[in-house]
Parts: sequence; structure tokens; C-alpha cells
Amino acid sequence: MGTSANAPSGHLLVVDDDQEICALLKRFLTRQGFRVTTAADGTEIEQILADWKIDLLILDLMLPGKDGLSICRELREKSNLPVVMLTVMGEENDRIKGFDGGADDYIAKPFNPHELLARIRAVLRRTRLAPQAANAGDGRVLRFGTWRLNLSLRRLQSENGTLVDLSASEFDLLATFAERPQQVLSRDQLLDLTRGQVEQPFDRKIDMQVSRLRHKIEEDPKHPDLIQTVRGGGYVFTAKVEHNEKPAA
Amino acid sequence: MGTSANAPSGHLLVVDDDQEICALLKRFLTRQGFRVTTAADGTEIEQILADWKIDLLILDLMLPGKDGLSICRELREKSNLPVVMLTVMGEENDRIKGFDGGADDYIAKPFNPHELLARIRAVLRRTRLAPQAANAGDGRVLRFGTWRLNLSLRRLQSENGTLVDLSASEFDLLATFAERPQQVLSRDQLLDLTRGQVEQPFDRKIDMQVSRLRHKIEEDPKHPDLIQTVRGGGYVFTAKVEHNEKPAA
DNA sequence: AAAAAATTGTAACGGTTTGTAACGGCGCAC
DNA sequence: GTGCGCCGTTACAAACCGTTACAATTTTTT
Repeated sequence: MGTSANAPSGHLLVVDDDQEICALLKRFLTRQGFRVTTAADGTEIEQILADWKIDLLILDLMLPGKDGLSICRELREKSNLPVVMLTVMGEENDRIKGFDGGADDYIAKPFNPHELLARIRAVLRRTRLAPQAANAGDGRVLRFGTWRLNLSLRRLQSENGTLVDLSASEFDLLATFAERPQQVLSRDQLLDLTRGQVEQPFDRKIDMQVSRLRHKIEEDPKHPDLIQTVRGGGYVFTAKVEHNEKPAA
Repeated sequence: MGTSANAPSGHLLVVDDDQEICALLKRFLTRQGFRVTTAADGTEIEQILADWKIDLLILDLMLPGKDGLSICRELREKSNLPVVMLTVMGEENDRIKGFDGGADDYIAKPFNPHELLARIRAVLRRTRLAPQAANAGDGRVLRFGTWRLNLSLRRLQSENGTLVDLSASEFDLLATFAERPQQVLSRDQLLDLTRGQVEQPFDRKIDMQVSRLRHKIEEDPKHPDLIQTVRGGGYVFTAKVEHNEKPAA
């Protein structure tokens, strides 16, 4: 199961093409009490910002495709999401560049993680006082565990944004569950809810779907965390499900 | 009664091949109110962890034989014991690295002991406050005898934290009892409470469940201590039950 | 449209949990 | 002590569930 912490401090998005840095930062910052999502390049940022309430963005200056500076500048057009920029040690003008895009702070690589931490906290402290503008984006999104289930686009994304390939009926089943957390659903109910069939004779199909789904979304399918069996009853989706509500600007 | 949970400071294990550092840390941290055990290399760690209830591990990155990083990683497989890593100042280490293994914090040598102290306290504070309650559930935990019954996660743990494998209905039965200590429950009541069945003809099933449950939780099932028989009446759960909001460990 | 791939359905095996019956022990009333 | 009824437990049967393997079906590709 996921050691997901309730976000006491905030939800950070780290964007860096260096997977190692991403992983290390994620681990470090998670242990410091943040919730951390990572992305390898700028293309996913919009999507992630649409689905999650991100408190602060940690952005590498050098990125494949669109560089961090432009991203930051574009972001600033529509929101004032706090940004801490990662730059490469060296040219002094990095400093200027970093702030040029509207970043709230910057730090040069290689950096001392504690210093980064201090800067993150400082920025959050400063910006939390001021109200935050809304990001664009809509679409019904359900969040549970480390997953995002986008009901409009009919796709499931893990925390770091990678898509999981669900078949149509797998998606339906998962959506059915996620819309009724903590509610025991019998096989008959599930059959009805997912495809309008009532009273089919052999219904082990549901078992199969559940089994297949578990293997795709449970960390340990042998000891399922999200979809649990109720002997003689059916299945329950046991996870806190958050509906993604965007505060209106 | 028994083990007072309010360990004033905690028991630390320092692992470093430099004897001088070990001695120094031991002296310093002991004076700060910690209990301190030291080890020169990784081979003894398992043994020590088995023998003592260690609250936090201070681990040198560079060790003869297996290095600290691997040790930390292996440790993480099976426990979430807080770890503070000692790294050597300079070059790559100034970046994270130490966190690769999942350490909770790190500090570069040579370090200021007071900084180490601060980091230890911070880690302990963090990990003690939010002890992985993580998952859903608000953490309703009932404690009785040497047991902890987690109603949210539906798990039963013995004192040392090992899980006992209860079937679903066994859990329900136990929970039913534990929520009504000192109250005699007839078989009919139990049948009703555990699964909403009323007036089933042959109900020796409850006897069976009780028997099976006793074998899992009673020290001597022949002379049950927790679930006692009331001849002609049913069963009683005779144990002081403490409601505990914070699941430990 | 044929072929290939993916999805879904069905059956069957194995493991676990629960239900039932039956035997034997034990307490209690007389 | 004896008899009766309650209880614990053993042994077995039934129900239930997860999964594998494969067949049927649908979708996609060529």
C-alpha cells in the first residue's frame, strides 16, 4: 500500500528531466512532510495542475523541449503559483534569468537539500498569506490513494502522471467503485451498474474483472488495499475519494 | 499499566566504523537524554534491532563491508525505522545521495553535534506524530490485554507488532466483543450484531467462531481469559478495553 | 475482408473460510 | 452417582473466492 501522508505542508510538483534528481527530491521532500508529484518535462504540467491542487512548483531551468524559463513565464500569465527554479551552478546570469521568468526563488545545482527545503518553506510562508489564483481546467476527476481517475477523459493516472492502460470495462468498474466508496456492492449490483445486465446466470465475470483491475491498480494484488472483498457480500472500495473541486477565481 | 509509552527521548543506535565518532556521539547524545547503543559495522544491526526497541538509527554512509546505503535500503523493505545518515562533506555528497536509500534526513561530516541533535529531534517529532496512519481510516484502535485491534484497517496486532491473521468474520466477532466489554452477549445477539441474521435455527456456528477466535488470541484456549463462557447465557468479553486514537508503530 | 491483437467470458482447480454434525467432557440438580 | 443439557472441539462438507488457462468475441490493423 502507499505510504501516502496526508499533506500537512503542501503538495509540490517537481519538474526535472533528470530522473535521479526527481526520485531523490521526491523521497527527501516526502520525508519532510510534503506531498510530492514529479514530471520529467513541461508537457505534463498543465495536466497535473488541472488535476491536483499544487502549492508550489520546483522547476528545472534546463528542460528538453520547452525550457523552464518559458514555462514559468507562461504560467505567470494565468496564475501566480509559487515557483522555485533549479539552475545550474555557474554563470552568474542564471540568477537574473531565474527571476526573469517570475520565479519566487532559485537555487543552484548541486544544492544542499536543506537549503532547498528552507527556500521552499520561505516561499510558501510568503505566498500563503496572499490568496492564490485559480488554474484553468475542469473535468470530473476523482482522486484516491496515489491515483487520479479522470472521468471525462476516461483515463487513470498515477501520481507521477503516467497513464495506466485500462480497458473500457475495467474503467467502468473502477469508476463505479470510486463513485461509491465505503459501500459494499454485490456482484449483481456491479453487473447492473457497469453494464445494465440484470440477473445474468454465471457471474464470475465480475470476479475476473476485479482480479484484473486489482493487478493494475493495487500495489500488492494479493492483499488489496483499494478494492476489498466482502465474503458473501461482494466488494467494497475502501479509499478516501476526493472530488477535485476547483476554487473559482 | 506496563510499558509507559512516553519514552522521554528514545533509544538511538549509532553505526559508524570510526570508534572515536561513536564514542563522541554516545557521550554527547547520552548527555542530551537519549539512550545510545553503538555498533562498528552493519553486521550487528539486525541483532541489535531484534533485541532492543530502537527509535532511530544514525548510520554512516561509508562502512566496511556493506555500506550504509544498502543497509538502509534493506531496512526499508521491512520497517520504517527512522534513519539519519552521516555522509562525508564534499562533491556529490553535498547533493542528496544519502536519501537514495530512503533515509529520513542526513548530515554531512564534519558536523556540528547540535545540528545533529536538531535533526534527530525533528525526525523523531515527525515520525512520532504521523506514524504511517497514512491510509484511509481515522485510526480507531482498541487496546486490550496485549492486543491492539485496529478497526479502520481491520487488523489485529500483538504487542510486538506482528499481525494476526483473522478471517473477516473472526474480526467482526472480535470487534463486536471488544466494543462491548463486560457485557454478556447471547448467541442470538452475536449473530445479529455480526451479520444481521436473526433467529437462525442451528446456531452452533457462533460457538465455532468463538472457538476458532480463542485459539488465535487466547494464551491458553482451554482457559480463556478474554472471551469467557456464560453457561446458558452466551459469552462475555472480560478485558479492560482502552480506546486509543493513535495507532502506534 | 482477412489477420492480428486485445478484450472479455467460461470453466476448472486449489485454497481458504464457514457451516454442520457428532462425539465427548463437564457442571449442575437431584 | 446419575442423568440431562450445555459447551468445546474434531472432522468433514459446503460455500466462496482468486486465479489460471483457454475459448469466444470484439476491435484494430493490414
